Order: sequence, then structure tokens, then C-alpha cells
Amino acid sequence: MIDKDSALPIYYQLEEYIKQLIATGELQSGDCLPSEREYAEQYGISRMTVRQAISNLVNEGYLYRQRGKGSFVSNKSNERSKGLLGFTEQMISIGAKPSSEVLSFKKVNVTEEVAKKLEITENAEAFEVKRLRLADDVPVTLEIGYFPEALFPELSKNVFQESFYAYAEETLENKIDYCSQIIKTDFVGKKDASKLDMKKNDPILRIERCTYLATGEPIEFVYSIYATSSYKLYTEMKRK
Amino acid sequence: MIDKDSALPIYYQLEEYIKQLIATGELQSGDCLPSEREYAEQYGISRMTVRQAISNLVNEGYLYRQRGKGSFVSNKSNERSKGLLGFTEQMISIGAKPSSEVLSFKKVNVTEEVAKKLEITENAEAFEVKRLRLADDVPVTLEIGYFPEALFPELSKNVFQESFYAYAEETLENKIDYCSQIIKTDFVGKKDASKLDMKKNDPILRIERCTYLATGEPIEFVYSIYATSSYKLYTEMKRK
DNA sequence: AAATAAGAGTGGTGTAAACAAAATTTTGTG
DNA sequence: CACAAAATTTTGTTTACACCACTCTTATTT
Repeated sequence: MIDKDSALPIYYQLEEYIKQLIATGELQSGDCLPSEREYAEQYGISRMTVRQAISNLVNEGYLYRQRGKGSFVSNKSNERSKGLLGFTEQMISIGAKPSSEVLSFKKVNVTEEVAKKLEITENAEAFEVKRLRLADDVPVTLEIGYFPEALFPELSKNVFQESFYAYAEETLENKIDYCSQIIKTDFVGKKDASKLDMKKNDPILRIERCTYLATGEPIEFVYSIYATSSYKLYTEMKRK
Repeated sequence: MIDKDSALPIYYQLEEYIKQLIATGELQSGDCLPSEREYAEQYGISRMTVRQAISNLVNEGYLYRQRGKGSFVSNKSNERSKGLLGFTEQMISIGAKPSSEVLSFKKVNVTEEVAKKLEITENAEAFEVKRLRLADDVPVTLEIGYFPEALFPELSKNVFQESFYAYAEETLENKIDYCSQIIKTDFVGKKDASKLDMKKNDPILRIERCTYLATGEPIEFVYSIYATSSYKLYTEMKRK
């Protein structure tokens, strides 16, 4: 269970072990975990190491603690969202087959608005990518994305046939951390309607999304429109 | 700066101190913090205590760490969203004056769908509240909310003139932790249109929101429609 | 029988120390 | 001067311990 000679940290091994118990149902919602001292004694490790494992799982929403009582499994721990996912990842997670049709790919000088969002100087270069994205071959969204040339000098059209998030996490040392979105409604125009198999003036979601690294550095800014007849937007927000 | 005799934990005092340095601009985006050992020595506290403070700030998105280099201030640390906010809190945070008009308030036996969302038995009792909510006296959303009678036996109409989230956090021991939302577009009906100062068939956002405690226990389920001509929905998602 | 006190168990906070791993700086050598 | 090795500095992991605050059960007292 716990291998002290492993290259992986002990607290990480314990984390994965507890996650697995939850996944298999051996630990159910509301169940009380063994106490920190019990874990420490059982595996011959320090209580602080156990605490680190449990603290991480609390931060990730799997567990919660109550002083004087114990640590417990959250009700939703096994069905909580996986957090921020790119379109490709999102489709896979709900069991749909994602695909992308790159409508255009070119290097441009960014507009004032995009420059501001990406925190780069106006007229700096960025890749502009227009994509139609499909779930199980049904078109659900049209996107125009901007990616700073300075961050992704090697960016190519191929990347957008696959998952950009996966590419970005490979290329950059720092992982993707979060995104912020502005959502409003609108009517679909004639051109976009035909691409999305909609009638003109059907309602759409218009979303502006900016994605950031843990450093706070923006890595993409995307305008998109969603046909919500075939797609429901799901978001989760954490308090404080 | 650090008061060892304070009732407040040392790590918490250090957290607040560092947050303040960021807020006042003494620590700017990308700046490197003093090392953990420096902090420990300077304030005569243990390095592990310093680590706890910094770890918490990393989790909250204020800082990020790089092994061998140091701890740094995130670019966005001073302008990150406050996370999940109720309508009242949200309006205050953007400087608008929130108000509520309670259209109806009664105890009902919940429908199958609501029972499922609130994880209570079908036909269990809950308070049903219909509200029109305004920002700076402009109507922006219509809500029908359900609140389990078992959790809030004392719930009264007055609560909904104010902020329900504030009431819930006072009443319950466990704090509100997160919410999940399903968002889609629709056209507004005749009745709702008049209440929201809209024309029939204007586009709206239809949102189903369920709010949970850290235990995973649902405390409210709300159907709402938003007139996004006067209101933009803002969400933030964290990765992993 | 009810109220109180004591004890045991839980997570919360804090210390001191050691070594590992990664990045940087200094030093030594050719 | 340029390059490599060594030392230093950083965060990362882990241990062992001590005491506090809170919750619950049990024993004692009233």
C-alpha cells in the first residue's frame, strides 16, 4: 500500500490510496475515515505526513474535517466535476466523441481588446484560430481563439485537430490553473447559423473565455458561441 | 506584525500580513517573497509554520512556488474573483445596489426533480420562494428557489429581503462551499417578460443552480432566468 | 434521575531538525 | 576567459514531539 522506498512521496501515495477507496465504494459518502494517528501508526509514518495527504484531499473536495470528531468523505466526492476542462477533455468525460474542424489558422496582430485580455502589447503577434467543434459529429460551438506567439512560437494547425490544453501543458512548464468566462445570450447570425445547423435568430450563448497559468499569465483568449439546444453548459464555483 | 500571544494562529497572521502587502502593492505581481527560512528567522517562528501560511496562499491563488527558486506573487492575485457569491453579494461587489421583491413564499411538498437535486425524499417539505431581483432597481432575474424545511425550520420571508447566503452561513455550522450550475438559452415567455421589462421571445439564460456545504449536503436548488441585456454572467473555473 | 466531572479520542497549531531535489552562485581549474 | 565542479540557497518531504480546543462517552457526584 505505502512504499517508503518509492520515488513518489508518501503523502501522495496515501492520497491516491484514499481516492481509490472512495472510487471503489469502500469509503462511502459521510463515512468517517480512520483517525490521523491511526493511519500514522498503521503505516509507520508520521502524523504530519498523514495530515498533508488529508489536507490535499480536503482542498480537492474529497473530504472534510471536523475538529474533535474526525475526517469524513464528502457526499459528492465521487461525482464532483473534474474542474476546468478544455472542450476535448469535456466531451471525453461525458462519453461523447469530440472532433474539430479548423476553419482558419493564421498569425495576426491582435486588436486592442485581445491585447488587453492576453496582457500583451497592442499589435503584438498572436495566432488566430477559427474552429468548429463537434460532439459525436453534431456541431455545438464556433470559436475564434487567440494564442500569444511569444508563448507558443511553434504552434501549428495540427495542435488544434487535437487538444490545445494537452499541448499547452506539455510545452509550458507551469500548468494551466483556471479560466474566467463572461456569458451572455444572443441571436445567431445567418452565416454562423448554417455552420451550426441552426435557423437564423435561434438563441445562442456568447462566451468570452480567458485561460491562465498559476502565475496568472494568460495563455488563450477565446470568443465562442454555443448552440445550447445540443449542449448544456455546466459550471461549478467554489466559495471564497 | 506577528503576535505569538494572539488568539489567532501564527500562520493565519502571516497569511493576512502577506495578503496586505499584496493589496497595498508592496509586493507586486511576479515579485519573489523572502524565503521560508528568512521569514522563520525574522519572526522567530518555525519554518513549518511559515510553510503553512504560504501553502494556504498558494491554494487561494495569491502565490505560486518554484522549487529551488522561491515563492512568487501571482499576476492576478489582487484581482481574482471572490469565488461563489450570492446575488446580493455579487451586486455589492460590483458596486450595484441589490434589492429583492418576494413574489411568493410558502411551504410545499417538493416535486421529484427538486427532491432529487436536494437529496431529500419525495414529497418532503421545503420552502418555495419566488423572487424578482433587481440591480440598481433594474430587474435582472426571476428565481424560484427550494430550501429544505429540515435544514431551515425557522426560515421566514424576511430572510429573502436580505441575503439568504448570509443567513445560511449564520444558521448552519458548516459553511457554504460550492455550487454547480447548468446553463442554457431560451426565449422569455409573456408573463416573465413583463416582470423583467422585456419583450416576449427576447433571449434569456435559464440556469439551474444547486448549492452545497463542504459536506456535500445540498442547501438550495434554484431555477432562474436572467435577462442578459442588463446582466452578464461571470464564472471562474479552476483546473483539476 | 439529573447534573457534573473526568477521561479519552479527535483534529488544530507549533517547534526543531534532518535530508532530498532543484536552481543559482561561487569557486577552481584548464 | 571559459568551462566544470563545488558550495549555497531555495522549496519539498518526513520525522517526532508537545500542547490546545473540541466532542463524546463514561464515571462520579449531587
